[in-house]
Order: sequence, then structure tokens, then C-alpha cells
Amino acid sequence: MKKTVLVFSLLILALLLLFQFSKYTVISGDLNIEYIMAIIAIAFLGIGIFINKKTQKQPETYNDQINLQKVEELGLSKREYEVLKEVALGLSNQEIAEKLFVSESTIKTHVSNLLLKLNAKRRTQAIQISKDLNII
Amino acid sequence: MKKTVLVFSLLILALLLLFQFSKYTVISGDLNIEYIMAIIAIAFLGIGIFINKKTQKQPETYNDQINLQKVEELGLSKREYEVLKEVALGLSNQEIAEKLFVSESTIKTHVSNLLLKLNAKRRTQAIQISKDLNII
DNA sequence: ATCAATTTAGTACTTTAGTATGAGCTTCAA
DNA sequence: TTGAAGCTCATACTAAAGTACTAAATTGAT
Repeated sequence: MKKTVLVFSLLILALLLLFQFSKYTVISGDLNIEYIMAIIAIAFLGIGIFINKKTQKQPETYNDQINLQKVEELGLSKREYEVLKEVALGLSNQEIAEKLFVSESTIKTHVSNLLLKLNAKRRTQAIQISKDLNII
Repeated sequence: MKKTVLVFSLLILALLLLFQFSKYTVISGDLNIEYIMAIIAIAFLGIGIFINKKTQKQPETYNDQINLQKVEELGLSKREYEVLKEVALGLSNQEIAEKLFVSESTIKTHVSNLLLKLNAKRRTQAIQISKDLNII
């Protein structure tokens, strides 16, 4: 945000300076009007490209966005989904329990339910299925 | 390539048209020079952004090639690497054993060794680490 | 307010995973 | 040919994961 403001401020400044410059040169007759036009055109073409580059986000993950709709379709509850993500991180039930401040029993229950909903036999399979469905 | 030629042709055409237009308006005194400058600036700013968008390539998959060199660095044997891939598919030791026509003991040995080499505590963690290292 | 779903947690159990160790067999390079 | 490395397998463990219940507290919508 701050960068955007800065860039636009500089842009406006550049525009104003160009106005002054063009006015001066036209009046004094030093330069042909075509040259000024060309300079402005090229300069702003460059600025346009520059701005675009800067504001362009890294596309990285636009094709593997997490499909939250699928999560709902599967009937995964908020907590189950949360646990699933921890499982995929490679944590044990005990570690997940500590991370989420609940007992290991609770995590076991969640994992068990989540395996049913994902139609997986093991947590490793659940990870594989989840990746295929783009939900993690 | 064809598109690039087309875009640049249109650009040059636009530039020439602008020159003619500006010359006409300056001579006839219809418009203030500042307005013309502003129009040119904005127009070429837009063109710059447009060109940049069009020429931007999709980075797709240059970062997820399997890094076999890393496999060697880790000291993973051929068989261990094979087992690792099956583990990542979500198979149990028994299932992997059947798939590779060996006993479950053998798979357990391989998995145990592979966890050591990957510095993982569990197979799920091994999957996560392997994905990070781009070896699966 | 009430009902359904969610979250929590427990017990008791079975299954799977993982460790440690020893050992036979094969392969391949020094 | 000897030795290191890799693959195989076994036994005997311990640890972790997963199942099958039951049940209480919480939350959210009708």
C-alpha cells in the first residue's frame, strides 16, 4: 500500500515536470513537438511496464488454490480440517494435541472421523487424497 | 511472435496517429498542449501495462522437478527411494511388501533406514520433508 | 427454548509403525 | 578375493495409530 502511494506520487510529479518542460520548449521553440510527444510516449510506456511488473504477484499457487468448497462437500468440520492440516505437516497425534491444546484422545477422534470422511485407511493415505483434492 | 509483431505495428500506428492529431490540434488551437500530453501519457501508460501483461509468461512448473541429485546426497539407496515413493502414496508396510514382492520385515527395515536418512520421526514427516526437498 | 451438530474426552482394545539386533545372500570395486 | 554396501528376512520389542464405543459440554440455527 505504501509503495503504491509512493509510485503514484512520483508519477504525478513526473507528469507535472513534463508539462513544465514541454511548455518551456514549445514556447522557446527549441524542440519539435513530435519529439516531445515521442519522449512522453516512451517514458510512460516504460512506466506502465514498470508499474505492472511491480504490482504483478508471483503466480505460484493460482492453479493449486485450496478448494474449500470441497472441504464442505466432504462434510469435514472446522476442527477436523484443522487437524488434517497438522497431520499433513507430519505431526503425531500427541504433537497435534499439544499444539491445539486438547487431549490426544480428542485428536484420535478427529483423525478417525476425518479418515472416514476422506475414505482413507491411514493418515498417509488421507494426506495423498487431500493433496489430490487440493484441500491442503 | 506473431502477436508481438502485431502489437508493435499497432503501437507505431497509434503513435503516428497521435502525432498527426496533436499537430492538427496545436495548429488549429482547439486544445491546450497540456491535455494532449496527458492523453498521450495515460494512453501509453495503459499500453505499457497491456504489453507487459500479454508478454508475461506462465512460470508453471520449473520448481517441482524431481531432484534426484538430492536423493544421492541423502544417501538413499535405490530400494529405499522406491519404498519412500510408495509410503508417500499412502500405502501400509504390508501393502508395499506385496507390491514389491518382499516381506513386511524388509519394508520395515527400509522405512526405518529411510527415516534416519531423512531425519524424520514418522513416515508422515518423511513425506513432508521429501516434498520440501522435491524428491517425490 | 430446543434440537442437531460439533467439540471434547474417556476406556478398552486391535492394528500398524518403528527400533534394535543379528544374519544370510548378492554385487561390485579395489 | 576380500570387503563394503545393499537387499533380504527374522525375532522381539515398544510406541503410535486407529476403532468402537459412551458421554458431557458447547454452539448455532429454527
